Amino acid sequence: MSPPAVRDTPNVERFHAIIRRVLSRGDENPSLVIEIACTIGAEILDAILPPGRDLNSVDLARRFATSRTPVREALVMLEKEGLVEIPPRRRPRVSDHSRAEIREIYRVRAAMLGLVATEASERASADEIAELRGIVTGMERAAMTGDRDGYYWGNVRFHERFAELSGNRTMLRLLDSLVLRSLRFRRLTLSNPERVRRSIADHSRLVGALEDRDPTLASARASANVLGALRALEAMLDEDGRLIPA
Amino acid sequence: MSPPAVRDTPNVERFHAIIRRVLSRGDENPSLVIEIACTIGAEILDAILPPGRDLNSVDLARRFATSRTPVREALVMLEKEGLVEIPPRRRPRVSDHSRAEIREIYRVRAAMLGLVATEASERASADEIAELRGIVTGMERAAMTGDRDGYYWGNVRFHERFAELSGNRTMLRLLDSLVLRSLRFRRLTLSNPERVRRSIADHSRLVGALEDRDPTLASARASANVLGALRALEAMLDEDGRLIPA
DNA sequence: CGCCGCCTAACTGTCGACACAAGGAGAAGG
DNA sequence: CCTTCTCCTTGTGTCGACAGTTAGGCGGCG
Repeated sequence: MSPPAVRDTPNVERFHAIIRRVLSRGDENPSLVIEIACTIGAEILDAILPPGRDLNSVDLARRFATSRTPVREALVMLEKEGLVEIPPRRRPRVSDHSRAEIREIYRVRAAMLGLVATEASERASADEIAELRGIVTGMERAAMTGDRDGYYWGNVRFHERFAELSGNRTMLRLLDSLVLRSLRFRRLTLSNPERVRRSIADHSRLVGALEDRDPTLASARASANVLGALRALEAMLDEDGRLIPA
Repeated sequence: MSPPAVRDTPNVERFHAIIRRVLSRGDENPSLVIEIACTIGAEILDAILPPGRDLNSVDLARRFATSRTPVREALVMLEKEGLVEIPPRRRPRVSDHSRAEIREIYRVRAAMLGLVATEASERASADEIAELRGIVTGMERAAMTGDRDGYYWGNVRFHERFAELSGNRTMLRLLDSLVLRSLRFRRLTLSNPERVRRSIADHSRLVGALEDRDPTLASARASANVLGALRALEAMLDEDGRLIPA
């Protein structure tokens, strides 16, 4: 039941698992549509399918050896999650986000994580907080040894666990949905060692506020955390959301 | 282009318009699927289709004189908006919300409206704030003359306008989605005159904070507003989210 | 040489059909 | 009289087909 070791799992598979959680809300649902959606979605997150890439249902149906019906449904699902655009009567394509949209996503996420922190600092058990502390420690270790993927997935895992602490499943679902939209970009900030150091410090302080059971402080730190990531990201993107060649 | 007078438009049509806005993100999309989804969704919100009601695609296809394919897609859309449940290999049905879920929805909404208020008190023009003030005045008038529908739709309109003020389209979309989930219940609190009076006062104070350009106060009031509505609602529902016969 | 409109190939939205699954009625048994 | 098994109806998930629409190459025209 325990997740496989970080470095043994390829990224696509990890993305696959995350999307599956978002799309099939809890129930173990080995549906063909979900499977197709997860596979395509994971490839989008992993940048195997770049923004703008054509996703016509004929090719995809051939690829998955099914008819177009399940493919279409999968694409509709991914559209709802913001990974795909389906203009009427035109070919679906991998979606793109402008810088403004990215800012919006991060701001909403900041507000919601503030609420999570408030509720978590009242509800979370000592064990759960200790687990968060452990994840942060792991992130520090990964950062020091230059293990970027380790750091990245530690970060993802931290936020997964943290969001669960609110005990609010509606919020969890919305946050997961926002995460899907931002996951493609988070990786970018990894190349900035200064940013990574600050991020780890922020995470550590957030856990500290939880340990002190201080809702106000925890909320402020959770928000500041996300907004810091946004600032780092904005410094790397032009108006269209494209990477500025440093 | 101005919306038709409140009392001339039946509720189903108004619900229809709201759902259409949520489902077809902005683009004028006269799609068959969207049309079916809006019609079914509006009937769910208007309680013509009660929670648990069978939504099998054969009957619906007959009713809309189409095949099952577009009906299925419409149901999938409504499931994403929380109005419909589609258990695998079983008949879709109108979804039900437990009291716990309702609480979750309102709490998330409260947090997000707090952010909206913060951004709105910095970005909104005087005209936009004046419009909100006008809507509140209309709500007062409706409440005094016992015009429940007038008050209800004034309330809805207030939150629509207010949410737009954040200038954050991602947030607007999420809020709309949450509104769809709560719209079925909001009506319940209308029967409590004391609650209506308090709600109007809260709305008025929120607009006051915007007029004063006080982000902190506006944020707190926007959240308190929603949480007040939640308290009123919880007093009327049992654990399963069913109405307590007063 | 570049622009515009036509023409074809390819794709989308929708349809009816089919195999398999679920649920209820009725028979068989306790 | 209630439970369990079986059969049959009804509905789901998926498929291949078809009409209508779109993209973009090709030739005609300026």
